[in-house]
Amino acid sequence: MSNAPMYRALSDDTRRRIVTLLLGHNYCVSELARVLQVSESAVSQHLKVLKEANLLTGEKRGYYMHYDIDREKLRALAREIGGMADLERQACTGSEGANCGCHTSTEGTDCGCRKSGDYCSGEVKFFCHGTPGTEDKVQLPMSPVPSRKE
Amino acid sequence: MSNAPMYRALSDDTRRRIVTLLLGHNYCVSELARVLQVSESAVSQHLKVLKEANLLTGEKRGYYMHYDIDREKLRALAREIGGMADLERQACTGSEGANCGCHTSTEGTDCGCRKSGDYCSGEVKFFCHGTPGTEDKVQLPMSPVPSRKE
DNA sequence: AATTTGATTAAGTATACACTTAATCAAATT
DNA sequence: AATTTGATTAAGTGTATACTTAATCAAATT
Repeated sequence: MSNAPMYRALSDDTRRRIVTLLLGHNYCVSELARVLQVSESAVSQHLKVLKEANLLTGEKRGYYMHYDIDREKLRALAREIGGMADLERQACTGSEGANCGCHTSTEGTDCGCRKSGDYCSGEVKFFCHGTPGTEDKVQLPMSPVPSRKE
Repeated sequence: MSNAPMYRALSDDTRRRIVTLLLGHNYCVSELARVLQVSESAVSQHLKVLKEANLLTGEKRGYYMHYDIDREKLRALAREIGGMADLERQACTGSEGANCGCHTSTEGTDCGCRKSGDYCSGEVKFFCHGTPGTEDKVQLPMSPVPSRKE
């Protein structure tokens, strides 16, 4: 399970408006179209994106569609982002070797790795990275880092 | 203040990886490029997007740039999304008139507006919207709804 | 001062995306 | 059964985006 489609879904202003509107009231597609000043077709396509992100379910009732935003999915995303903010800075493990001058901008100390005098001085040609092949093992809070590309 | 640029910034997989990586360690651009398997230029451009979303600050130290993710901005976004999830369903105020058949999919009741028999039956030609010009006054938790378009 | 080098910007490209109008679908009405 | 109608899909368009390589910038080294 990845939240990537949800990030995408919420990256568009119009879709965020749709989400907000649907949280407050029921709206049929044409009503949303009128409020948002776009075509019904455009609304339909936005709703599709929201559905694919599992943020929205739809059900036909009589003439109209009734949509329902999954608030729990929104909360899950909020938690993921909050978890991201709480991700701890990782101390160098030692596998970085003598080349790591891993100090944060605030703490002003090194992490046990050798550093030569000042921050990233001439001697320190590499800094703050693991040995090749290890540094991308950093874990995301929930969704794992995918292979590549959007 | 709007968080729109932050939604955009986080909508890309590679950028979310960059954020995660920078939260754990310092990385110079070329190191990020190696880890992410893209050009340094591409990384630089991603960093620019993150900066424009105020998620990232950069400072040159000696040879290298040191980047810093603003965790508080991430938390602010998490709160906004959480607040969105908590947005309460708005009862019709009456201004919707007789045309509103505003019932949620779960509660199964109307909201005081006239409804004729069943949900959205033939008589109810419009449903769940305010009178023209009022229904888009629904408020977002933090960021106000912009004029239009992404 | 000239050179090196990490980072950014410029220019170009292929794809993704947010729309449009027109056509299609399907449930409800007549 | 034919029609109406709200919603979706098809097809097309212009813009945004995520990359590339090449050129430029600026700090640090020589």
